[in-house]
Amino acid sequence: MPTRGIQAVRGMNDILPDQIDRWEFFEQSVRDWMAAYGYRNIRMPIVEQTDLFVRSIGAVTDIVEKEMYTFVDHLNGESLTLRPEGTASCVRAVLEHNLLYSGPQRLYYSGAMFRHERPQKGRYRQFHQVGAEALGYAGPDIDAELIIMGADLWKRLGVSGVRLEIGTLGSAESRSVHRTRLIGYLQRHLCKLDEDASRRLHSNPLRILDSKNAGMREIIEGAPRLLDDLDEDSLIHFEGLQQILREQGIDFEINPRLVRGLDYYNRTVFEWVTDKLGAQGTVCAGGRYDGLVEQVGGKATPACGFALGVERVLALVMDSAIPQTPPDVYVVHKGDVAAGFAWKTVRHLRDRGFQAILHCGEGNFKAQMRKADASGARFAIIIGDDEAQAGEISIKPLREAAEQVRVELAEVADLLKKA
RNA sequence: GUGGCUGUAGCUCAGUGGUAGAGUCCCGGAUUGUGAUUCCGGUUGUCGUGGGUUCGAUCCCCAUCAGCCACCCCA
Repeated sequence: MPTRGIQAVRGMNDILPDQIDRWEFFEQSVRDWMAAYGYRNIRMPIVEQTDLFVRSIGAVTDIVEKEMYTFVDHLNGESLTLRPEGTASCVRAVLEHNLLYSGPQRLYYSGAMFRHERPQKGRYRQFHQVGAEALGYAGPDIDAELIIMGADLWKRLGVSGVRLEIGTLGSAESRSVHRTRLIGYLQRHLCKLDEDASRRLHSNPLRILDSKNAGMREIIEGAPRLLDDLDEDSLIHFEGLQQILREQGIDFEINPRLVRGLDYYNRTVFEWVTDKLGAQGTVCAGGRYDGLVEQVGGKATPACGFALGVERVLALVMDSAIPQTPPDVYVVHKGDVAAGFAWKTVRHLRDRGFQAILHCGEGNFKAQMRKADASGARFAIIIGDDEAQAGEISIKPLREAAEQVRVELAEVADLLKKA
């Protein structure tokens, strides 16, 4: 890819016309899908005050520490950040406009997010997420609903091979107790920790238990278990979720090591994962965040949500699932009188709901027909001066073996509808 | 942020220390008004960028940028 001059910022991609059918199919599917569950769209700004993310995601997370696009607005000195995720903005907007005043809210958003990471398959610096947030719901039924929605989306998109993992982090209190116990345990075995583990001791101690290093096996096996520190209510909540999933025929595995990179999660966490995307296996992930609303400045409100990575999901959608949208006709013409009639023809057809491309620019009929073919149109409409003078057009099928016919303009729409 | 691989025509790629080629695409013609097939002809390029070695670098060296893959982390 030789490039000179200005190029796109690293990890930020153009989505070209050849890719757009895929995106639009996905976007339409998402709208239908969300509407089917009563989730309403909300659109937040792409930029927020930096503090919103620091407070909600957690000051010592990787996202906040080294991945945020943060800059100072030199016109007024404010520290602003390109959103690295949507939940914080969504909660902020809900509070700012008192949406919870009229009861619980089912909301969804979609759009670009930004994280300064090394680009890789399924991971970009500007990427897109669709997120759903259910605010004001305390029970496991809403957790189940959000999970069931995922299963439904895979069906709608014709995506297969995505599997569900669920887990629970317990209440914020029990999670914090466990974290302290775990760090204490690990510190007593500090000399046996590898470099990775020492680094993660305070930033992400739960992740240490996932280490592939065989030398740490012994320490990991002797570590305190999250399950032992879980509070009773969280266990009941988790059981309730599992029961609904089983009743509704949703397959899942319990992964006691499911860890969230964002601090605000508690109780239920879940992930939809695939092995078709290399190292970036997580396609959709979410969980409960009962403390976040209060943390951002609202009244204590239970909540649950998920976010899915659009680029990752799109990579799993098969070409055959994507509806094509070729134009109906491509109008070729030659001569001044014909050109005038060609303009009239395309307007006539567009007014009746057809997609019609008018050939513009030079070209003999041969060249124009090549364009007609390349456009993917089902029919070429051919207008020479003699057709134009007769008020007729010639219509030639390009995708099937059928004869070219010559008809009056008034008959074309009916003819196309029948074809 | 760390490591490995890669960067030659719009696209997919070959190639050589003496300033480059194939397929495809595109354009024209065979068919003075008819595509996709066939045949004929033609345009394609600061060989990613900057520097160094050399009489001479697309090739060797260094740096840099970008892409891919993995780590880290995450959607």
